[in-house]
Amino acid sequence: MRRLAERLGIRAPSLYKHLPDKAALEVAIIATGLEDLARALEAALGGEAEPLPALAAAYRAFALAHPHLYRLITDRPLPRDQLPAGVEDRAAVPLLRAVGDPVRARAVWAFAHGMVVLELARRFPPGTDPEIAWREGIAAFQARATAQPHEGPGTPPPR
Amino acid sequence: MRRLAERLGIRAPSLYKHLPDKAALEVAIIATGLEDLARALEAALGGEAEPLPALAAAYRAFALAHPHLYRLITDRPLPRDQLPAGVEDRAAVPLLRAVGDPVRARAVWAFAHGMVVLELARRFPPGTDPEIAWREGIAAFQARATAQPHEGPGTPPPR
DNA sequence: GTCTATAGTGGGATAGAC
DNA sequence: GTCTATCCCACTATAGAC
Repeated sequence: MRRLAERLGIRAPSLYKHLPDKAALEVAIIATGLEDLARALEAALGGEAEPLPALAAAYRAFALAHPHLYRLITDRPLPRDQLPAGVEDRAAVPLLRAVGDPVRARAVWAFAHGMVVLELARRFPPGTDPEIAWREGIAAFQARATAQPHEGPGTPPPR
Repeated sequence: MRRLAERLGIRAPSLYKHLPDKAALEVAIIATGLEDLARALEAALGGEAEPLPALAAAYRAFALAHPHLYRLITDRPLPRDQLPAGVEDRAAVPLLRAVGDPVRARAVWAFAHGMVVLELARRFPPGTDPEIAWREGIAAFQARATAQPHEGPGTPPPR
């Protein structure tokens, strides 16, 4: 809160004339962050012959470009009751479209999240290129989608 | 540090007669934690017909049983220069054995880490059963291993 | 090896004047 | 809507007596 006030050119206590508390600020940031992520994924999906690699690249780019925002969005339970309706779903739809099945979407999301979070934490061994592991994981899920197509619509979205 | 001292029945400052600082304590905890994880994975691998599901179950169980330890081990760069030689590799070997290839091992690890971390953060939507997504991801990587066996030894281990 | 006392940092948030 | 002054709290760590 103090650093935010400094950036705004006011003193920290003045923030509380605009916001009830820090939590409210976080909810607002999460909401716009999810919308930005949704837009990035929608753009990546647009008319791609290979939707999964495109989505993965967009997801990774978003996380690496906004690491703190990404952790804010993923490190804790979503404040779902205080979020605008549909934002969570909107961010999840592109991947659901790409893989067809909500369970598979959840699995792919977990892979992507794991990759991103391990890269952000610089937790891979020195000299490791995340790109190769990304390709391996995507290939595994793509092959699975070909071998076992989903049953059809009517199932709830992931996330 | 204060809570630790309380658990030990001494005052917090007395800790510093035994330890240089908090970082040294963390290194020690990470080292034994990695050893415990390695042992758990080795036990799960022992003579299993389906090594990947067994490893996944052991990995998840370890993380859920020791959430703070798990985050300490995975949330930041490993203090590799202060860790006993070989601990990181030892924890990585069971998965490498199971999937054959270090790149694939990294991808499977990212999937498992993503699943565990999203579950610990209670970040999946309410009512979601992680178990189903675990099975989906494992199946994808198992199918990939059957379709594309690795090239052979001589490549460095993952993590 | 333990203690008390304390330094120092960094947080979120309130009271009340203007 | 801004400010100053302050109050909390939590935390790591040091100084120095015993």
